[in-house]
Amino acid sequence: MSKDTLPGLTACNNATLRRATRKIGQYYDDVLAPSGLKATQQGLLYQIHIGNEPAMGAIAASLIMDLSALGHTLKPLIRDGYVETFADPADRRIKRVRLTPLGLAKLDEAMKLWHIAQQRFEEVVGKDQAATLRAVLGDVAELDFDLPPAS
Amino acid sequence: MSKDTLPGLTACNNATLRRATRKIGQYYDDVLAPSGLKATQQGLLYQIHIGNEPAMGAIAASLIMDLSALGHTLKPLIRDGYVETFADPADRRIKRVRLTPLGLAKLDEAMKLWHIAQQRFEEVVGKDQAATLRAVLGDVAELDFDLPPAS
DNA sequence: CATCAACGGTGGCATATGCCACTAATTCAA
DNA sequence: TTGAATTAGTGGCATATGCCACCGTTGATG
Repeated sequence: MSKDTLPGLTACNNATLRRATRKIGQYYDDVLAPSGLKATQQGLLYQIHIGNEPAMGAIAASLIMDLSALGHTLKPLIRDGYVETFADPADRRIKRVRLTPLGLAKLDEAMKLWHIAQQRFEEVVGKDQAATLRAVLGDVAELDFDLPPAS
Repeated sequence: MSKDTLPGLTACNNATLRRATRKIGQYYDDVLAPSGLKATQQGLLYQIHIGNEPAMGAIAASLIMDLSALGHTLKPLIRDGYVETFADPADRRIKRVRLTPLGLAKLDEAMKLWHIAQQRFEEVVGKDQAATLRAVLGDVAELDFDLPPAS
């Protein structure tokens, strides 16, 4: 096969996913920009909000995110006063997270913008298509890609 | 709606996409690890390879990636001797990129691992499902989400 | 109780990605 | 031809994300 006819990145599941994530991420970020939050931050605040003062590990697991990455991502939100943490009294290894009143207000503000982004996304992509996409991505995220058992 | 019954992040197209990207990215990264390349780097080397000494802007456009982000991402690959750049003689604003022989060899090595990752992915997800996913993501990445014309 | 393994997070380092201000090269218009 | 507008990249700064080494807390065990 000549170099000129090699397929683009469309064949790679991961590359296609990243490309789409950059595109959609920019779109959601743009719409959320007036709130001063990135889409990732809005999502994180939301995740904290719907949890019951969740532990860091629980948040990381929900988001399929590395625990230390979560710690890093949380720092600007703590610095800006949207989020606060406290040790679990029953197990001081565990650090729980909650929104501050300021954080809750900021989340409300961001959610209004999120609804706009989400609605326009559904219009452009199509409601069914979007639902299918979320369903497939949700499924894929739950799968187990572990290497074949070394046994 | 009580806080306890709020939907998870499954409703947000962007959050679902990011979650899946983290998961799949880790999987592809794991499989590619023996080559010393991240999946993003392998994808970038491949994109450079299939281009005809592409300009930075052309690569960035193909990958729907910010031009400066591409510049940053390229640095480790240049540092490690996989890639080199040169000014377009006809327009010295344009910087073109090509693989070094070392880079080509590394890409070959990585592609072998990529095939393994890709094949296992298709097995676990299902060939049709994977193809559908790529098709939908490809479509979505091409869409225009611009804000309604200010006119 | 003393010890040691397991758990939960932190900090440092590295890549991934984006925005903005700025520079150099080119193009275009007066 | 010369100065304005455009184009292509760079560098700095900030967030996003992951890995690894390390540390304090807990829990299990002799």
